[in-house]
Amino acid sequence: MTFLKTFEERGFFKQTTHPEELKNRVESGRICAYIGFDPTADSLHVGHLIPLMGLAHLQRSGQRVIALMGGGTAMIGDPSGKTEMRKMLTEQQLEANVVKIKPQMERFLDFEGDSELINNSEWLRNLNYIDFLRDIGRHFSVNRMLSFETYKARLETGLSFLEFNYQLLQAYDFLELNKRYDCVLQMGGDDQWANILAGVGLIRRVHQNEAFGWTYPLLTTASGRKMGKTEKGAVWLDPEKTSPYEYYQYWINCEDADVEKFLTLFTFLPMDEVQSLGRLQGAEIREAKSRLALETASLIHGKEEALKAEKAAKSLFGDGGESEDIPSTQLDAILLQDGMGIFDAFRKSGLCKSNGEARRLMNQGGLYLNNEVVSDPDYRITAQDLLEGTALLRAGKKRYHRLTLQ
RNA sequence: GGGGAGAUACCCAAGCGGUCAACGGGAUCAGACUGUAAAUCUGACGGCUGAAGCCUUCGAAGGUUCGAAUCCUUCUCUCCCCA
Repeated sequence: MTFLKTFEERGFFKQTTHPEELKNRVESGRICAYIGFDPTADSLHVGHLIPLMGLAHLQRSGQRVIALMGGGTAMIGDPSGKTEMRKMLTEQQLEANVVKIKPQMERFLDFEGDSELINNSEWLRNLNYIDFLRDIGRHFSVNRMLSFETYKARLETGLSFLEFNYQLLQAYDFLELNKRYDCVLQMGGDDQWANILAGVGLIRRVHQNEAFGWTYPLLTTASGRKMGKTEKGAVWLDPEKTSPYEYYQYWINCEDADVEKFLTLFTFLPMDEVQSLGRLQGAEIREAKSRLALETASLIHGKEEALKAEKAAKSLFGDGGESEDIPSTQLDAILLQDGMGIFDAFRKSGLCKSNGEARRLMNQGGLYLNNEVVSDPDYRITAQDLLEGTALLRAGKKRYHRLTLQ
């Protein structure tokens, strides 16, 4: 089965430049394709999963893939679809980010063969301005660039010349990859459409080569929220930033209407299995959700961590039972000798940001110790509250934290 | 370079000398309903507090006043129009 079929079947498709020619090209032999990732943070997040899965499907179907780290482009910052300029990152930060992101990529892609992980700073950093303008800049029409939808918001609020150049650099990346690796396909989220088109056009003008662009849909949840956001912010792939437990929770808490779509896009489960999970109704949908959570967590954190997260979830939300794997904080036994204020405990655990917030939680009846509502603001946790060495704090219905003795 | 508009809490956005910790909306949190779902309803939503109260906040620094987010001065930044 070609990856085109897979993409179509699994929803990795929003638009493409010239579908017929691409199909012919794919059928006539192996191709090389790439996606760029700007290292704007020290970890990838859930928003990067679709492109990662896309590349992975491509590689599994036998194509050569290139994951391009935008060490050079991230110095500029892509204004596409953004309402304001990002804060500038130093070269050192970007380098450090690349180092941390690399192993995350390796969970999806195999760079042992001829597939590559490259950094575009390799060719962007030493560009000569005048040469670049004369060789590349002359192929770009400002009129046309301004007409793109992606800049619309920025034309209202302001777009610096720096950012306006981003598209040229991304187009130049594609040109360079085309030249070096005969890379003929660039993919990306649909917000990248204009940038991708620019690259395709540039390759045609400069080398008279045919190149293709392909975009993935930009996901929102069924009720319209942004994918990959929680109250705490982005859901990261780095376990230090988003623990496997939280990661698992993110997926198991998805909306009913999203389960099948998420299984399709974010797991490698065969489609017939996805569909049978998708047929579940009512409370049974939870089975599909737990499968989704287990699969996605396994991909990022490994099977073992995923199973731990599942076990923790079962012990908290299922038939009780104990688990070591609930997020926890260790306490010095001395702290409990005179008892620890209940609000302090909630603050230390990170469940509440301030005493006021903890008090509010209590007033609203959402503050629990060992699954009992606590309503006394002066309550002090002592050793007697520890059951087998742990006290279970709970804020609201589903935020848990354990206190354990050191 | 010239002219104009603006900067308010997580975001948007009122307020334009006292009744302002600051209308309203969104986000968020809690409760009810459920299935760790969505939708809906109710409540909360700067910090310290049982509360009264106190403290910090309306771009920054000064000033006027019994009293300022609101008036004045200087500064910083943003946007728009013209060159």
